[in-house]
Amino acid sequence: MPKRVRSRRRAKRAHPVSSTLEAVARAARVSSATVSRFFNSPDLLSSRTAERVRTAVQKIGYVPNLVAGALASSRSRLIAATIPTVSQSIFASTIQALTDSLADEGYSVMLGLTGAADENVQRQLQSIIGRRPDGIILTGTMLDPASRKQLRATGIPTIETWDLPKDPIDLVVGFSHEAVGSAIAQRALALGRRRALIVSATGTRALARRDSFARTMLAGGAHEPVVATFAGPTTYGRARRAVAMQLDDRQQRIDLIVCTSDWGAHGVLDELRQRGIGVPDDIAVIGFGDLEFAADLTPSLTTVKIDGAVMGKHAARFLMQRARNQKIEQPLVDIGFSLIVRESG
Amino acid sequence: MPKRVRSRRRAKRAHPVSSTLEAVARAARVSSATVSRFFNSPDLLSSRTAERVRTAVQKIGYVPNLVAGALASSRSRLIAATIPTVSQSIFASTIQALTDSLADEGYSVMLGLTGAADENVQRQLQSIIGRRPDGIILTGTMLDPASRKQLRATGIPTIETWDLPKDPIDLVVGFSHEAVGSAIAQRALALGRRRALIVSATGTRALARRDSFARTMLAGGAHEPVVATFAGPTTYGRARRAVAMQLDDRQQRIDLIVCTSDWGAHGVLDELRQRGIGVPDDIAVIGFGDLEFAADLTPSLTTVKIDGAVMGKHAARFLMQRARNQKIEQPLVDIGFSLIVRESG
DNA sequence: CTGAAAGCGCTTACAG
DNA sequence: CTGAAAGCGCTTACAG
Repeated sequence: MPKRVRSRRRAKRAHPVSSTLEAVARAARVSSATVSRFFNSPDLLSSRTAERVRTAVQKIGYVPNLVAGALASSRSRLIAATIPTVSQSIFASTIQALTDSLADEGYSVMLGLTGAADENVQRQLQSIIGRRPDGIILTGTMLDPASRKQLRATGIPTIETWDLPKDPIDLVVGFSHEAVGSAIAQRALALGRRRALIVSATGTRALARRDSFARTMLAGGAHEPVVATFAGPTTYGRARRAVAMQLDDRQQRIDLIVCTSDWGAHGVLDELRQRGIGVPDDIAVIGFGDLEFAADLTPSLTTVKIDGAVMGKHAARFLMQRARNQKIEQPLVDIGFSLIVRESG
Repeated sequence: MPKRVRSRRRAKRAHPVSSTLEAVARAARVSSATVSRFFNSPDLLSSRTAERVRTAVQKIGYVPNLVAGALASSRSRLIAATIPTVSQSIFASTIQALTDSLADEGYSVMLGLTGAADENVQRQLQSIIGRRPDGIILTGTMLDPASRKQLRATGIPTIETWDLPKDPIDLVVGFSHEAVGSAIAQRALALGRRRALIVSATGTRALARRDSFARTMLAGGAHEPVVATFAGPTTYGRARRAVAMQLDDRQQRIDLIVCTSDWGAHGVLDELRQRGIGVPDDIAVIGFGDLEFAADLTPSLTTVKIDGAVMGKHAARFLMQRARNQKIEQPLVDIGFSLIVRESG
């Protein structure tokens, strides 16, 4: 009679267990260590052994449990990325490039949507840290000092993107919004425009561009720009209505409209056209983002191009360097931007 | 002299270990089971004990390791969602709603970008299953039969969205693209339009709408629609150029342009305006999506509204029901759609 | 209400 | 090149 082993009953899995390393090992008549090596360091195995394992894996349809692997190895192969929103997001290309680059290395990306309101940053941060990701990508920067401190304390590689914070948490891949604002103003001044309206969202970075634009205009001898600011992203409709209101309201002439997004600029162009206002003759229009449609608009849109994909790739590279314990010489990358001059301004 | 305990050296963690349950337990002078209960079933604890644990957690700054928790409990609190792309994505609202709903329940969403090419579905599926998520959200459906089979075999709750597959993998939240195509055609016929151009992407669902539209038009006595199809999403620029080519090419008159996305319809409107073609008098235009700008265009855009957020919420509900082992009476939800009639058609 | 302890499915330092 | 076994940090059935 076989010895009765006391075996604890555990709750049934919510879903059927796919098989384990152990099962594959039995089928291949090797140890589970060998099966593990088959997946993680295949060149340690003789080709005969590898072949046997491969066969067993295939027969069983085994898919390694990365959760267990992460716990055992302290490497989750998970990257957490936070973006404000997925809709109409100028950050999409960064996430896309990041995801693509990392997929090749076996990493997955977990997306955290921070939303407009920053109320639940703290909770969200907990749920990110709780997953013990191998890296954290922030869009913009995390402003709450307590959160910054906690992040730094975890030691998880953290990359702030789309900005150049003065006191970085860790790594940075971004560009200067101040420089963008001032570049736009310089273009405006070169065109001889002195009466600007700037249509801006209230995000930190949009405001940085707005203020720098205004400063440079003033310094260049232009009038103080009129400002139309509203909460939330600069959408086609919001910008269009904001401009309509301004044009209805004001007696003062305007010869330039700067928008904190191409979507907004698009709405502005349509509003101006409907009012029979010539672009750029009466009013020049400059956007931000160089989105897909910018070149195809009538008139084509002068705007600022940000290479979001390049940011994503730099971020992925940083992460891989950290994963390999390589020293990072230059922990801050400024990818710059380019002013794309087209018909509208 | 203390007994020398043989302790195995393990590789150093890539990043500093945040503290463990055990450390909190020591600080609070309770067992680690109690600390675990503090987080997972707080009402099992006396308020005195809970208070002591709370203090210790705070002092230490402890954040539970969800990876270890997932392994021990077989519940990852992770939901995997796949979408073709994050840029210009009509699916964004679904993901947003899904993420928001699930965050409240402590779930995180892992995003898989499938891209246009379906080459690496298999690899992607492995990396999803490997994480042992508590649910999988597919945008559209997974076409590869082997993948469908594997998915079903895992027993992980799987939700196909944005479509109504005939032979679902598991759960479904979507609507009928055939019905959309035919509803658009009915509107066109009611307007007396008989010579349609349809600008379509090559995605499965866009094609389903396109074909159903064509069928209904024919059945209604209209001419066979002219078709302009191109790979990739229907962007402003692509649709605009496609229409420009058609209008240059053809002698035959067209009195309606149907677009598989509002972005495309937007491009079409601009192209028609530039050519001095009246909308809807000369040519009516109908889009798809009812995106943010549709109502604000000039003329405002007639289009089909899909409530992506409702889909996301249904999906979240399904997932929670499965998590609680509740029976799901109706595993397929058709959320329908609405034709929004505005000026353009 | 609380604790001791087995077990989740892997990885990897050690030893051969 | 391969295996035995400790350990990753939790959860939870059992026993009180």
